[in-house]
Amino acid sequence: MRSGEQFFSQGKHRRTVQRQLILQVLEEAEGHLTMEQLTQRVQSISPAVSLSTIYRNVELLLAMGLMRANHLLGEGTTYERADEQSHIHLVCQHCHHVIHLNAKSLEPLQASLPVTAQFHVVSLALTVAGYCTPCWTLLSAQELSTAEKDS
Amino acid sequence: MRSGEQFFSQGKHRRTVQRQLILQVLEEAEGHLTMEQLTQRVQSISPAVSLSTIYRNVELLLAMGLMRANHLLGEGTTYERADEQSHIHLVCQHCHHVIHLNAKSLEPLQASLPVTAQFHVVSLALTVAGYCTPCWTLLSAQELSTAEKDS
DNA sequence: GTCGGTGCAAAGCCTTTGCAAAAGC
DNA sequence: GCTTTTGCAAAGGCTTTGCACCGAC
Repeated sequence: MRSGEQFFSQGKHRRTVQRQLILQVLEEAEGHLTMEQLTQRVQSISPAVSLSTIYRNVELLLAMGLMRANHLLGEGTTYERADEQSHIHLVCQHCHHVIHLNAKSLEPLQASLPVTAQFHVVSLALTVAGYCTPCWTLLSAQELSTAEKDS
Repeated sequence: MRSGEQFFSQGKHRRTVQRQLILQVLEEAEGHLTMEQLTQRVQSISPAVSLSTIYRNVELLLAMGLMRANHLLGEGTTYERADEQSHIHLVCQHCHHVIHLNAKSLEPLQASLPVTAQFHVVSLALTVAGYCTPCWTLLSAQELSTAEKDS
């Protein structure tokens, strides 16, 4: 993916090393980054980049649609490069592990969305809440005992 | 929906008026609430509820899975009652209007998820990014002109 | 009666803002 | 050269924490 050149070339905002660095860090990151992680990685490459610059540009890049903020279960706010591709996050409600999937499987869903006529769909983000197999096995026994009290 | 009675009756946490009030406010809210809105509504019913209590209980209820934090496009963190039902948010990238859909249409998708065997799925949350019809119409002309420069 | 929860107020920390210098165009 | 952006540091505001009292069980 191009690092936002086409956006910066529109004349609205200037291309700076700091902005490119943020996008680069996000693209190189496999998963989501917290603000702290993002800052850490940016400054490990270029220590002179100030916190305020990062905050300002995160806000800008979010507004430009070049990155996306997420709030997955059990975590604070995290950021990722928004490539306008659909994607799936599987989040375990117990151990909070996140599995990323590229979402070819969402394409048929996109076509079948009941609202397509009233809404121009750009991308889908599917968050699947549940339990990974280890946690699910672990929790089953506990849930049995609470179910008794509950009914 | 039950206001979490079954969770509080498990002995881990006590049922207090403040906690029930938070859940009640979230259930009565149609959409998502920011922390500020949540506080406002809780305190409009019971002004004596302190901010710190609300913060503490939001954290608790998130951990208990009784409510959920979201980070939709162009908005800060918002909260909603987590009912473990699948749902769809349609978010306009331009005007940031959010359309909620109840997600019967996600049920077939849930069954067909390629990972079901490795993951016990509880619920799906689909966020659809795009443009509502008015904004899409408005923006089409602008995008034409930028596409020329861009290619 | 015991233990957890609440309210208040103060402390803390993340985030934002102002301004002069630097960089992009 | 003009305008935007950055870095620094200070201001600001949202969140968290400590403690004594209150409430749930």
